[in-house]
Formats: sequence, structure tokens, C-alpha cells
Amino acid sequence: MATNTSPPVLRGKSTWKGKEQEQDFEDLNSTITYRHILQQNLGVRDPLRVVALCDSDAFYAACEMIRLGVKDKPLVVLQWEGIIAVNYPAREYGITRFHKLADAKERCPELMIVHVATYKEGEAEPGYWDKVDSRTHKVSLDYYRRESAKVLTMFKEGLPDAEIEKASIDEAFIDFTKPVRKELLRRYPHLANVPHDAPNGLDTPLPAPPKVDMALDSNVIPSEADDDTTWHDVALSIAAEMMHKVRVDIASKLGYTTSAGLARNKFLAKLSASYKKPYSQSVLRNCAIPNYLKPIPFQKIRFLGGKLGDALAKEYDVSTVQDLLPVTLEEMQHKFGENAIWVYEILRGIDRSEVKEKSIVNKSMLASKNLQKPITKASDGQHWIRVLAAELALRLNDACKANPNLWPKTLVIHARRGYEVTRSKQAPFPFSREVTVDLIANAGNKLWAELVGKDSGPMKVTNVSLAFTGIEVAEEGQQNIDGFFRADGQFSKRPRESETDGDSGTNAEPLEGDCTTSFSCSKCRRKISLSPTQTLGASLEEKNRALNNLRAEHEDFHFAQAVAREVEVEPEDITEKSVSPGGGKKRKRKDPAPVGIEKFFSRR
DNA sequence: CATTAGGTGAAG
DNA sequence: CTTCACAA
Repeated sequence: MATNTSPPVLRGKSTWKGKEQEQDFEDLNSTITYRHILQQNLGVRDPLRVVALCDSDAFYAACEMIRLGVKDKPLVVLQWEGIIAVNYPAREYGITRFHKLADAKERCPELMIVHVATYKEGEAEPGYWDKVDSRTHKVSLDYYRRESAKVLTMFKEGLPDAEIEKASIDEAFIDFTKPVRKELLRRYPHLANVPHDAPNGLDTPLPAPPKVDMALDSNVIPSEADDDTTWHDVALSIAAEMMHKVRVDIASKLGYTTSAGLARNKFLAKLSASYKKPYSQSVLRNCAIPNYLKPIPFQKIRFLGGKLGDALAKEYDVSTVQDLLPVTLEEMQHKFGENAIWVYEILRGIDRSEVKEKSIVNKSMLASKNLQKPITKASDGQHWIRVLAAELALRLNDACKANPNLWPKTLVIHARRGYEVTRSKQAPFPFSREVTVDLIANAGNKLWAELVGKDSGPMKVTNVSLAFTGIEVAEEGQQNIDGFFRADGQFSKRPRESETDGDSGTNAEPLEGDCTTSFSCSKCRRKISLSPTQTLGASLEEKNRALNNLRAEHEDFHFAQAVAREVEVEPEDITEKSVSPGGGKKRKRKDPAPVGIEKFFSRR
């Protein structure tokens, strides 16, 4: 499964010391002193650093097996005509992704085939249907996202002291350095006390480490010589114990088997995880790094799988790590500039990138649809935008259940015509407490018109996607000042709620009567009141809160109306200037008859 | 070799 | 703001 990554940008200055560089890999065998074990904040330089990469085996397939209560039977997950996941039993028949379904069935007649969940017209939620049709359905990966979240939660609960970085839907990096140091000092308390006769005080090397057997719960990646145990090995073995415990717990409680790699840094952890699969973990000792790394095709290394790796392969006409070791840093810098130091170090088993805990909520949320038959009419685009908007609304509102006050700062639309590059258009997304399908679809349609509307000719759009980006948890007071109001084709600040409601249009003018149960809207000249059930037994504070909610909802209503007026597009001739500024001749579809999916989704 | 439906982060 | 690169 793909991992989410960032390119190999340099973080800070390289500290590689030339020191004639007699040997590659010289950095792997530093002596560990009392200072090293007692100092807590060595970060990526910590000689006792231990990082793991743990990923779920054939994750989508495993999700379906658990959902269906299937065990140990060959199974593939289908997305339209393509196989997107193959469980391990099915792999024994030689089935892989990108096999044709017919081919896979031939290899294994009893193969179980599960199509991913889809949104289907007329259904409220994504589901698993007997018949799927890519012309009308849209894939939903939400089930996998939820299962992924369960696994991540078990990592966090099982390893409270560890730093955990979700790397993709089925992978996480775990930095064990802190919990391991703690356990190391608990098991070997003498390490905490520098002996009085220590020749160099804190900088005295630690006493000899105990013998540890890492093979109890892990595969130990072989080293050339049978090196003595080091303190880093002890650290690795403690981390391996912890990792193993959590993995077993996840397998027993959730049913997902995982594979993990443990090593001194992220890239080696990732590389080690694939040493043996499935349901297995592998440990790469420092002394084993050179031999493990040298024969590996460098393009398998994280960040070298793309253009940079290609460029390296082409430049030196080589393929393995070993092949690149003779290239000097200077030469590499000459050819590859800023990336050179990073590459140079990676080839020697050094990776200074940190395991960074990410926010629980994603920063973006994207719904996308490929059209096998390109769409040519603007109205088709609007149809799919509505479907995508419905999915985004469902997912965002769902995310809000666990994490209230989520607010996407921008809405982005992407479209691809034929085989051209994807183009996008974005605009600030208004704050509103209730994100509705209409709100998203209207804003999306507007962007759609800007993106493809002005181009002439038949459009032949082969992909449409809609995304929220910049999703954040709004701060307490932030909701009141932020929020945008679209006018004249631009979003502008839309002050909200009582303290800033100078021009909000819904001033709470305390008319006659109880100002804690009603307000009047200056925009539509209506008096809005709480219902009797909301006022009956409610305290003043409760009523005020309810009234504020009501006011905000009413404001959202006006906002949606305003956007709807602006966004209204002539479906048939979108190529003309049909988006009139300010909202000229508008008619039709004040509230179109709900069709398909959207009829069930929050139109509220 | 390739596809779909995602994500993140940086460059320009 | 928009595109690109990476991930398999």
C-alpha cells in the first residue's frame, strides 16, 4: 500500500564528517556512554534510537475477510474490473494486483471476489451490492479508513510513550526510543549511576551489555560476522518485545495481522519490514546494515522510487546500493545538488528524518471519480460534483462526530480532460456549523464553471474530484470571527454571531418579548423563535446557546441561498458566460427534486 | 508494464 | 494559487 511521504528535503545542515571516509558505514558503531543513556533529548542522533515500521498485511483484503468472517480462504478485492488487493492465501496461486479477474479465477477457481463498497444512486450510504456499475456508482474507501483508525488507536493505547506517525492507511512509523530507554534503565538500573572510578565521568563507555536473544519474537536479519551484542541491540530487542506484544494484541482483538521492521531509523525500518511477511517482524541490527543494504536495488528505498532514483540509475548506469558507494559526496553534489547529502547518507544507512506524530484528522479530504466514458456536458459534471459533494458531506460530518469544530479552509476541484494533466481550481470554503451537500455542491459548481466552463469545444472530461484542504479544528473563539461570505464572485469576511454581528444581517434586535427565545433577521425580516420544547425547562444559559445555534443556522441558510444564486449555471451552454455576476436572470431549480444519492444525504 | 482513489508536502 | 512529485 502506498505510503504518504515528503520528498527528501534536507533538514538542517549535514554533519557528515569527511574524516577521510576510510570506510562507508563507519558511523554504525559508536560507543555508547553514560551521557548517551542519561541524556533524554538526543533526538535523531541518539545512538540508542529505535524506530519501527508496522504495516497491515494485504489490508483491504483483510478488512473484507473480517467483515465477512472469512478465514484462510483465497480472496481478492475488486475495484471495477481491477484487483486492488490480494490476500496471502490467494497469493499462493500466483495471483497479483493487475491480473485480470478472469486470469485470477483461472488460477484459483474457488477464489472469493469482493468488490469494494460503492455509493449507489438511491441509497443513503455506501454499501456492498450484488451488481456494481462504474458508470453510476462511486467507490467508497471509508470502511478501510475506519478500520485503519482502529489499528492506529491500538498502537497508541498499547504504546503510550512512543511517538507514532501514521504513514498511510495501513502503515505507521513508531519511535520506540523513549519507552525503550525507560525500560532499559528499569531493567539495568546500574546504567543510571556513573561509577566513581569511571575514568571519563559521564563520557565513560557503558559496561558490557547482557546477551539477548532477539530471535524469540523476531527474525534477525543476518550479519556477516556473529557480532557481540551491543547496547543498541538490547534496545532493539526491548522494542521488538513491545512491538510484538502490540501486534499480537491487534491480531487477537481486531483480527488484523501486521508485519513490522525495527531498525535505527525510518528508512531502514521500512526496508526491514518487507524482510518477511506476513504476520512477522524483523530486526535489523546495526552490524547487519551493510550486508543488508548493499545488494538492495536503491530504487526500492523510500524517495528513491521516483525521478530521483531514475536519475541516479541513469547517471551512473547502476542499480544497487553497492554500485553507488564509490561515488564521492562531491561528485554527487555536483550532479544532484541539495539531494546529494541525503542520498549519500541513505546509502550508508543514515536517515535523520524524525517520526512525527500527525494530527488525528487528515489535512485534506478528497472524493474523486474517473469517467471511463468522458463526460461532455456541463450538466454531467454537475451531477458528479453533487455525488462527490454528498460523499464529502457525509465524511466531514462523520469526522466531526469524533472531533467537533472541524473546518476545511478551502474547497478544491480537479478535472482532467482526456490524457492532459489535471487542472485544479480552489476557493476559500465558508465556515458553517452544518456543512451540507448543497453548500459543497454549489461552491463546487462555481469552481467547475471557472475551470472548464470557459474552454470551448466538447469537454471530454475523464476525471472529476472535489477536495477539502486545510482541515483544522477551529479554536474556540475562531468561529466567531472567521467564516466567509461570497459576494461578487469573491469570498469576503462574513462576521458571525453576536459580538461581531454588525453587518451580519441577523442582528438580535431585542424586540418586544423575550430576547432569550427569539431574534429577528434584518435580512428577511422574519422573527425566528425557539420551539416550546427548547424553552420549557431550559435555563437561561441553555436558551442562549440554543438561540445562538438557531441564529447561526439561519445565517447559514442565507449564505447557502446567496451561493446558490451565484452558482446557478445554464447546464447546456456552460461554455458561454453563463455565470452572471451578482446573479442576474435566475430561474429554475430553487430546490430541485432530489435525485439518486443526494436525496438521502443531508440537504437539511 | 498498468489503474483507481486516495493522501502529503514543496516548488514556482 | 496551481502544479508537481511521491507512494505501488
